[in-house]
Amino acid sequence: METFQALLANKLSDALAKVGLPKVGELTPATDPRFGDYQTNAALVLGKQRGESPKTLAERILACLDAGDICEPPAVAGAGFVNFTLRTDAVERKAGELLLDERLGVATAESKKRIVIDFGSPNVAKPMHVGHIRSIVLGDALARIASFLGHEVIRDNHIGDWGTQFGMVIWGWKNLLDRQALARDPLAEIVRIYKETNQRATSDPQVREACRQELVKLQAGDRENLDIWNECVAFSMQDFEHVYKLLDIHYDIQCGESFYNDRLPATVDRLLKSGIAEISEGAVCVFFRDIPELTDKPCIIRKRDGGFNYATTDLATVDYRINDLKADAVWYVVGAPQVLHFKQIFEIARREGYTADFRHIPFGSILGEDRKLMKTRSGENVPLRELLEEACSRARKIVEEKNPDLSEAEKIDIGQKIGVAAVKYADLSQYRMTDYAFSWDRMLSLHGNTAPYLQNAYVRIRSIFRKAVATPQWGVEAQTGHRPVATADKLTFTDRSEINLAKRLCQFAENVPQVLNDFRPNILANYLFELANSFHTFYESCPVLKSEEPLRSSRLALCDLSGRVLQRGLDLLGIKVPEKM
RNA sequence: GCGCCCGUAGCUCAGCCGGAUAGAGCAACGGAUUUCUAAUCCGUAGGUCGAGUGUUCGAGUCACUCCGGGCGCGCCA
Repeated sequence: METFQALLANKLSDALAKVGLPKVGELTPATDPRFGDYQTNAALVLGKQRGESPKTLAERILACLDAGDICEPPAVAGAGFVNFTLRTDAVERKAGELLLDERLGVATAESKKRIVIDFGSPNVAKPMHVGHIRSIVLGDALARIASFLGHEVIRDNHIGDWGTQFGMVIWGWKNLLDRQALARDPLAEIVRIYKETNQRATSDPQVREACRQELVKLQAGDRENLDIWNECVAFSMQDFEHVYKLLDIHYDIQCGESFYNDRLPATVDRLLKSGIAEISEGAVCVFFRDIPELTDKPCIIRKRDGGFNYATTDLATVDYRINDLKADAVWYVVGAPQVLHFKQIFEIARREGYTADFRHIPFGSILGEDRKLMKTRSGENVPLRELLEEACSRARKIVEEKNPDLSEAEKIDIGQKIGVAAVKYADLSQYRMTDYAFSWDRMLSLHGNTAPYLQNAYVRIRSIFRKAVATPQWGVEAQTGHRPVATADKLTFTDRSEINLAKRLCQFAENVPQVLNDFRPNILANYLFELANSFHTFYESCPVLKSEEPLRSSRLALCDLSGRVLQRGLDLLGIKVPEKM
């Protein structure tokens, strides 16, 4: 099934061919409702190229354009734009088709790729904090969208489980560990000993040296240290899993830094042998003398003391993802401060002959109400787990106020769906590079571009169907599963708000693929907001269950379709919808 | 010093490949409910798109310069 945009674009290029003109310009959604539904600037581009009047060219193109089956006679406007307005009967037909389509009109990608998506990447022995949420939420949404579009996605959690911090954790474990505290809250105790050791190491050179020794022993395979390390990793993973469950995140593989540990020497050797890397001041470096902005910024891949660093690990990771996982593309959902690092890594990969599509997908920071990096009152990172729990309990309180009759279990379930959704949506609805100001009041607000607003649109739809199911003769049949599907042989839209809503529904298929152009889930979020808005407007002006046939069936169909697009769209963002709220 | 990102309404933000008179939401003000959830809808008001120059039929968008904020840059990750 083709979108209106694709259909019109095809008709336009047919017309251009008939007139003997090259295929230029673009056919896009109209920038303003006054200009109809779609517009093309083809005549403007041609006019410039050929030095002819755009308006005359537009008329010539229109004379050969055969689009009467889907739109009103197109009009030339402005400097030479051609505006298209969809015919209502074409929208009615399309809505009918969408009703029967599992994919709601969304086509799969023409070339399907195997994509490794690296996102989340928490550090062992440190709690996950707000700083991790954007990577997790963005990466998960992109993974969901890419899979829906037919790509083979491998979600990889590149856990920081092998850094220098382990020298300190092990020293702290041996010297400061409180076993009882460990039993009560393992991760908190590990964090405590890590912090305390860190403090001591800064002021006491002896402790610092002792930590270094512990790290050397660990890396040499010392049994005792390896056991401690294993235990710490296991405790941290438990904590991560808890958060992932709350957020509904899953990974296909979790190859942390330690996974690549024994591949590091070979990686460096190979780069030295091929001449890509060289020794400078005792360290092994890669220089980028031919790239102006990188000439004075070499990448160290082996330290003077023989140790490896994160660049080495990332290069070994590239090898693994390409050679073993056979990835066509690798997406790194990592914060903006690391753009330079990835520029270097990708350039080295290119020099090694890797042709895969490497993408760094950077994002901005989360700021507190004071516009500075979000921290707790005491200046610490805000633990993600606590943040999510607060979101859920705040949401639960609001549910309590608005809908006190729900059962206790329902309130908890709904509170969780709304709370988690609010946190995710606040992030995803904004352009990823913009630093964003965290605000409970804004994200949990029931007005405006928020998760609860979208969820409410869905809930209103579900409520209609709960009532309608009782009277199946009205054109609603209860199906297996919880969802009754509306059917209507011939849909009829008369009200302005019905037509607007239906057109909006047809645009779902145009918006979803766009997200991957520049990795912007906010395109989908904004679309869903507009859809919810159109639905609410329709809901206000068009009674559904109380209307007469054939309107009633048509409207039920619109409700059904709206509900399915909202549910699917939010699902692609990793957001769940409640049945009631 | 070099490099990257950001600067749009009082506040929070859209505006990806250059398109028509720059859009939402919040807050403010004014309306709408015997109605399928008012957790909503409709309306009003609000702008030299940080400043300037250039490129062109056309610039919030592209190029250059400057201002302001954030971040990154050989042995942390």
